[in-house]
Amino acid sequence: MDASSERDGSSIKEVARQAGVSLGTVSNVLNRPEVVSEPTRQRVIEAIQKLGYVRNDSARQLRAGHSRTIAIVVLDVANPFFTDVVRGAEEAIDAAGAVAVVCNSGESAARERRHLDLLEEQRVKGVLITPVDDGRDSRLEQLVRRGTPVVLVDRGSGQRNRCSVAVDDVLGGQLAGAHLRELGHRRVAFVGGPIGIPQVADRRRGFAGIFPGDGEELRIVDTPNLSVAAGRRAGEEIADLPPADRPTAVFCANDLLALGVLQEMTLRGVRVPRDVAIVGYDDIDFAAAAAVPLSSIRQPREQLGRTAAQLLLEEANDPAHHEHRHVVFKPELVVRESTVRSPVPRRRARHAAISEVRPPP
Amino acid sequence: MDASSERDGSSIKEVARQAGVSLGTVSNVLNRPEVVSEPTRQRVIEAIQKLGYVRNDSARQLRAGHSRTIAIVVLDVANPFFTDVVRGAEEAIDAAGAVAVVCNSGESAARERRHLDLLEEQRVKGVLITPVDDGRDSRLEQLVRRGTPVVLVDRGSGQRNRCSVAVDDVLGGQLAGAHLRELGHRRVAFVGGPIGIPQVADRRRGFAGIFPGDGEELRIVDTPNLSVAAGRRAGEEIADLPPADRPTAVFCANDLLALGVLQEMTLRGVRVPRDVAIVGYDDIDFAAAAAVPLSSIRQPREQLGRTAAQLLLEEANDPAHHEHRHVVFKPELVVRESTVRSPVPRRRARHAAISEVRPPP
DNA sequence: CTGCACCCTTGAAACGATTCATCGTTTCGG
DNA sequence: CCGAAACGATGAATCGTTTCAAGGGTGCAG
Repeated sequence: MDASSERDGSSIKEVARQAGVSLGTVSNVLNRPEVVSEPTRQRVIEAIQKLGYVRNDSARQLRAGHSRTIAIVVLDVANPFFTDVVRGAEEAIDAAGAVAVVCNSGESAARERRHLDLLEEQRVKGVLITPVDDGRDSRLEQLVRRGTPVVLVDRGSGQRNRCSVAVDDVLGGQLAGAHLRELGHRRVAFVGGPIGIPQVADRRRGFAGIFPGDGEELRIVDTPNLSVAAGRRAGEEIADLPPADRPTAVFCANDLLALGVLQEMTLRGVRVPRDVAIVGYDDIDFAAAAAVPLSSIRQPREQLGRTAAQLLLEEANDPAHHEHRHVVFKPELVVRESTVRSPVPRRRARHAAISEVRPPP
Repeated sequence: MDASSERDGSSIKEVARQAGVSLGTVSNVLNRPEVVSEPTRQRVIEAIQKLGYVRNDSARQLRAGHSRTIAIVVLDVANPFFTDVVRGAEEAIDAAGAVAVVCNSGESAARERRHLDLLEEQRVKGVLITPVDDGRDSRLEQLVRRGTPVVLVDRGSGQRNRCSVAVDDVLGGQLAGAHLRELGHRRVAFVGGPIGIPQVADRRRGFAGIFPGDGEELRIVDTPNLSVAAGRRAGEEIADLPPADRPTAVFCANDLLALGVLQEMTLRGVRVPRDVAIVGYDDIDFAAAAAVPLSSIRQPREQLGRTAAQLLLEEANDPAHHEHRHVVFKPELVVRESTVRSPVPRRRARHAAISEVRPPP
């Protein structure tokens, strides 16, 4: 309503004119208020408000050489695992006074590339990324070479030129396999894909390592991605097998797939866990709340994000003294009703299972 | 490995020198390749690759006056409702060749403000936002005044100076109320908050309008946010009531709350729906997969995002001819077992309920 | 051979904020 | 009262890109 607040931006120059001071002084008020005298500062501040001046970040960045935003590039925003990681990371980034933006690659290399291109053009302060491929990707390499701090999330890397924060996925697969084997399962399936995603490959490897013996059979059900829908399709495939060939247990590369498989089993009258046991991965909150609470491999999701962000900030704030580190967390098995029909009465069983949902202290 | 790809950015100037042409020519190769002759173009391209040149977006933006990214500001990245909206929006933004970044306000006005400040400084191409408050917020107003296209998502607005895309939340509340009333419930509760969030207020209003009569009682359980954890706390409060006073049905402002309430009920031996019926809101995918599949009010989540993005792009690409529009979708009731113990055998009931998860054609 | 298009290419002028050497005023100790 | 230091304010130079008027060739028509 104020006639003087123009539709489009006033520059620092106009503020200077309005306040009757020089360019440099306005800039000082903005960036080092302590060096300018009180009355002058007041006049400048008034002028800024009167004109509705908003700093042009492009110009500032051009001069400064880099931006203040940190990008978090995730495989899939719709996957609760990643949103929890994001929340952890945001917490740390926020605390450091920086700003986080989230980019979604949607498991598409092309989209990831477009985002990375733009992020590099924007000279972002740093990038937290779970890459679509193995992270040896030349695009990422280029970003690192230019000097942009990059931290790999949920992905170990032998790379010496960047930090990484990961969870031991091979161990996770082993935990799932050992659990099922101990329950007596000998004919099992692994559901997940594409195999190009390292997490998928590692979990499968760990799992497969547990079932090498005679009379044991491991069926691989490949999926085009890690969504509930893909899980349902995999579930169909498994449910359609003649019961004699059908695996008695399924290990899914993540909980979304597991939920999909579970839905399809229930739908087709295959009982879980009696006919088929299911183990998921990630232990997202919804896993415990499912129709049949899911056994799953828990990862420290928020901690993963927080740690990654801290490493990134450390590198960004003092590149000279920074030493790249590779943090690896250990996953843990959470047993619920999708693998073990609890021996205690159902009410109590429910109790125990559902209280699992509460975040660890 | 290439010694000439410097650690830090080479500018267009160095490319020009390397290729033996002028600044302007390099710029032309980048932006209007058709005006420069083939051999020259080749030389420039080679120089660019040799130097590993990456355009500096700040400088480009400074000149152009605005950026090419579109920001999506959501209330909560961890809420599947919003991630589905984001996916819809990204689809449209992607198709238009623009780039989307997601900012999470986490239901915090301060964080929203920080994001908006930075986005305005960055002169983004446009903003899709579900504001924390009523959207009449002066911060947003200022953004619009400056000429930045802004579309309100999941929020109607009487505002004439921007578009909005919303779902009729009052109607949604009414649908929930009518459903429960028809089932014979007379003592009911509304779970949600903070009441400052317009969606919460509208849903509650629609719901409350159905229970005004004698002998009817509406209890309001206020929550600090819309998470599963808050739902659990509300669930405790309700479960702890003496059965004679306890509402026989609960309507939650979103599905996360409903899942929390459901978990707490099960945990405390309150049977759903026999002792307490529950209706959620949003119909996120996980609602159908819950221990007791949730009745919910479905919103066209991806369509909401897609439509919002289209309106934004329309305005951004041709501000002169753009007329602001307010699109309002209608929600619909999805009935599942959390309100109606299905009369058909359980196996079949499950079947019907769970197939609800499939996306509408 | 001249004049005229036409095509490329050129270089200088923005864009807006920050920095920094410099300059003019005060202040204060001696 | 002098000189030096302290303090504030100044404005030109700079960041890297895009744009655009102007210039230099080349080929073609007259």
